[in-house]
Amino acid sequence: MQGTQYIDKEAILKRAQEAIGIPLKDIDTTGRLSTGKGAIGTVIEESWYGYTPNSESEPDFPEAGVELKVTPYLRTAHGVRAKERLVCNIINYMEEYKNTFKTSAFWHKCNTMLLMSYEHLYDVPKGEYTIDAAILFSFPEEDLVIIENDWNVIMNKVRNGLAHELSEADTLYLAACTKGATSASVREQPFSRIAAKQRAYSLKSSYMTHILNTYIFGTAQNESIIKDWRTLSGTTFEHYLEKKLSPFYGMTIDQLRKRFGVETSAKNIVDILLAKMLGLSGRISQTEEFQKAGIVPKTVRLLPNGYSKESMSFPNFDFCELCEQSWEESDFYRILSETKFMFVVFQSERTNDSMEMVSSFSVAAGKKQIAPEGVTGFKFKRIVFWNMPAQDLEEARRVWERTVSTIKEGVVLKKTAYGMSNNLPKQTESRVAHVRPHGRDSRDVLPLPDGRMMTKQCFWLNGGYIAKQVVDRSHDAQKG
DNA sequence: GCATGATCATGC
DNA sequence: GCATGATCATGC
Repeated sequence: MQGTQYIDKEAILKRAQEAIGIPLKDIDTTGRLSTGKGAIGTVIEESWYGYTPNSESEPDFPEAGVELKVTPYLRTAHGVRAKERLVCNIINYMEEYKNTFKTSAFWHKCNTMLLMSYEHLYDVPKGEYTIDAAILFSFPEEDLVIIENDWNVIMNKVRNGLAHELSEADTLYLAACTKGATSASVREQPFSRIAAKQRAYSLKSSYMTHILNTYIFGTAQNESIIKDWRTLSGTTFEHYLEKKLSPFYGMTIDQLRKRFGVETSAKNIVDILLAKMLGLSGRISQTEEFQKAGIVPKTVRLLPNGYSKESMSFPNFDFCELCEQSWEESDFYRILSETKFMFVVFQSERTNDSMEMVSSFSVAAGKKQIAPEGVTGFKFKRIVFWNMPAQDLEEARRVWERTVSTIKEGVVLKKTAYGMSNNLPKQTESRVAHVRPHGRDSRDVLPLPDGRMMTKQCFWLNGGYIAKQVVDRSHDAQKG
């Protein structure tokens, strides 16, 4: 009975487009809408196409080879963006590793998708929602080379008995996201006795946002780093970037500035130089590939002793909001578990670039010029793609939990000679992360749950931790 | 010499 | 005007 009227792509798409603008309550013939999550997709399957929802390995319309996906988006001040990742089929660790990408369960089920988009509106009943657009989507070649590599990254972890260490941030567009009733949902893996979290293939929300803005609600054209997808055959995006940038390794900021005729000494000098080195007219973070993968570039400066000069900050948190969230729904967890970082590493090799010399120099030079003397002696060492290993994510969780419990119990604030001290997690308490102020100045405050005001704070990754990650990842790269 | 608190500066 | 990335500067 399943999808019998809809055996070709045209008929399926035509039917989808007929749904545009109809309130869901008028589509829903079974009263399913009042049930829980995922219901909207089910309503379309059941009431609009008249087939029984299935979660099997075949696409929803097997004859046509089309998988139906009903997916929410948000309208923000910056335009349309995907509300969430697009979750596909659950990964069967025990079987999938035997395949190639083209014989995989993912490709079999999801190579062609019918995407139906609706706007998620807070405080509006689901019955009032409407489908706003419907398209048939097949992956373009330039995305497929990256997605195929993503699939290989995921499967190689399974083949190495590391399914329990999978992370959504391991990959660029196609990811392995957790899926299950609870975070305790686990399943067996073929090459290790350790139970692994149940995960499903998913397209990252950054990738879905790009699809929305390119194929569904517009024709966004971001500058591409890769001009021809064939460039990536036999290599990866990460290696390609390294190869493009490696000719500049060893050069100081000053040398790079002269080389490209860059006059400015602004704090974003590294961003400007990175664009020059790659021949981009805009910023690297705005390129199509970085946007789709949600890659975040970060500058890391290592001192001669190998330490990172600075810790790495994250967005401020709202004290009250923080106390109402679970770890899994917290911003800190989401950033750490989903983000691929590109560390742009600079190293000082001269002993007189040590902290106190830099400080005294900047005092001597006058407080106005900040960036130039701070970075001049640093040489471009390399780029490192990094995402937080599963083990360290657990440590970040401990820091987060201690932060929440301290705020709930009431932060102890003490006035000191230099500023206001507090008892939130210090850098010395964890090898991974700590909490520190991050506002415009000390008067930039937010309320605590008990009503007192406190300087805006955020989570930081320890400078020492960052430095160690850079070194470890470099060794991995040499081995691999 | 490092940790902690504070602040600057750019982009949106 | 604010969020965010980057960096300064004092005190222990």
